[in-house]
Amino acid sequence: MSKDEPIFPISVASKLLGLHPRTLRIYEEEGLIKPARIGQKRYFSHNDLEWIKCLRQLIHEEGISIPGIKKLLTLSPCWEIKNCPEEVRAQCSAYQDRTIPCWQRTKTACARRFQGCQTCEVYLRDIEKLSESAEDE
DNA sequence: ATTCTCACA
DNA sequence: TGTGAGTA
Repeated sequence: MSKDEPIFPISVASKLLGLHPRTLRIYEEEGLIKPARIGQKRYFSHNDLEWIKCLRQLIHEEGISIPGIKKLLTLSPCWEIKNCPEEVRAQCSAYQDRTIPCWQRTKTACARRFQGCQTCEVYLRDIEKLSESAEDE
């Protein structure tokens, strides 16, 4: 039972997260999440849920806007956040093609960003960089 | 029974 | 964000 297996339909995912299904769809539209698609239906993996929890924390407790989060993630690519060694970066499609932010990818090594919420700490740390160097949007 | 998209209170 | 309409 891999943490990446898309097994939760939007109904149970939204219930587990205490969010309106609409909210999840909006997050997807914004490109913050990439639930698997089987036909037209969305399926969320355990990792998706963890990542969404991170988003909720950023949005509510930290008051970061959706655009702000997108900017944050664009400014802090996952290989930097995770301090990926060169060997890993070399085979990471997101690193090879920097034009597409890694958070818009799922089928790469970057997907590991979704594993566990320790990443939240890193993002929270990056928020400080954001506030001092960038201006809001 | 469920989910999807779209439009709007 | 939440709801309802009309589908598939």
